[in-house]
Amino acid sequence: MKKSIDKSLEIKQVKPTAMRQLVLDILSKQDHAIGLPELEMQFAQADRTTLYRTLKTFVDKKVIHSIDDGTGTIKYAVCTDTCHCNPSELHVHFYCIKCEKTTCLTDIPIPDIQLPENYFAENINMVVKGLCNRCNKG
Amino acid sequence: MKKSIDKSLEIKQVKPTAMRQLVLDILSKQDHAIGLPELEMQFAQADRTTLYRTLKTFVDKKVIHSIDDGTGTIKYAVCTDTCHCNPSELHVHFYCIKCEKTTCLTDIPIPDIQLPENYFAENINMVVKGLCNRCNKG
DNA sequence: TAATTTGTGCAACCGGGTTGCAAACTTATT
DNA sequence: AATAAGTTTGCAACCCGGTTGCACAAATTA
Ligand SMILES: [Mn+2]
Ligand SMILES: [Mn+2]
Ligand SMILES: [Zn+2]
Ligand SMILES: [Zn+2]
Repeated sequence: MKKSIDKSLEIKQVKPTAMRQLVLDILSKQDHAIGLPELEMQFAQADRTTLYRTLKTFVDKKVIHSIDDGTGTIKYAVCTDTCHCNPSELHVHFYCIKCEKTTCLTDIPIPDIQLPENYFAENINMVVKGLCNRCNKG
Repeated sequence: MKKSIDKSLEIKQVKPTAMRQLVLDILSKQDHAIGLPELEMQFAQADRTTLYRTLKTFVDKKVIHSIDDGTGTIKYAVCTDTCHCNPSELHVHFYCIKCEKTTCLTDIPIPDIQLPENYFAENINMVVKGLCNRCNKG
């Protein structure tokens, strides 16, 4: 039986190299979105460029999606197997100013916006900044 | 009669130095949001740090608001005299992938989001990426 | 096998943002 | 007016995430 990691890569048509399996495995185990520097730290020694290009390939092939949370470091989180990253599929993201974690609010779709005449939307980024449920106590 | 620039600064309690008047004047005349590098270019010669700190002061005192449009360069646009940058006052921003201009959709408020239990929203950034009305022809 | 394509590793670079520090300027105190 | 304290500005240097060029390795194709 094939691992789910490999299945994901197969579905999205990405060749399952050792590096890619490793990176996707790490990303899959996260409870929050992580950036390149944080990913780098999860390896004893790894080349930034390779990780960078792995992430880029993953984004291109929609294995993962990128999140600009306003911290200056782009975060990444795995997509569902069926995701095509269309505007209608996108969800809201949350950045906690206390624990500094960025999370996918996968259950909260980005609301429809009525743009002015002749505007065309290709992509939408919506990030709510504040306190997450764990940090908003007391 | 006092210039409107000075009046704005007075309202937001920022001392109207020559530099600040100059910067706010430039920002006021823009039809789109600009970043530090673009602001820098509008001066024959100007120190990046001073402009940087001027922008920072303006953001702190809510003379202007910052926009993370995902390009890697933070953009800035003037606030209204009455703006306090509360989540309820925020509007949607638009980044055109063709003309590469970031604009305030001041008439489009950011829609209310029903966050999960115990989450607290302090700020919201919503950027639509696509083609603006001028570029979306033909 | 040989030729071609794809992936990886290293080094160097880019650019926006940021900090430390000293000089210039402004405001308050004597 | 003279002095002291606070604020603003300018220069230089730095930080760091991201990105590119290039050579080598690995996999794929002919
Ligand atoms: Mn997400
Ligand atoms: Mn705006
Ligand atoms: Zn938190
Ligand atoms: Zn445009």
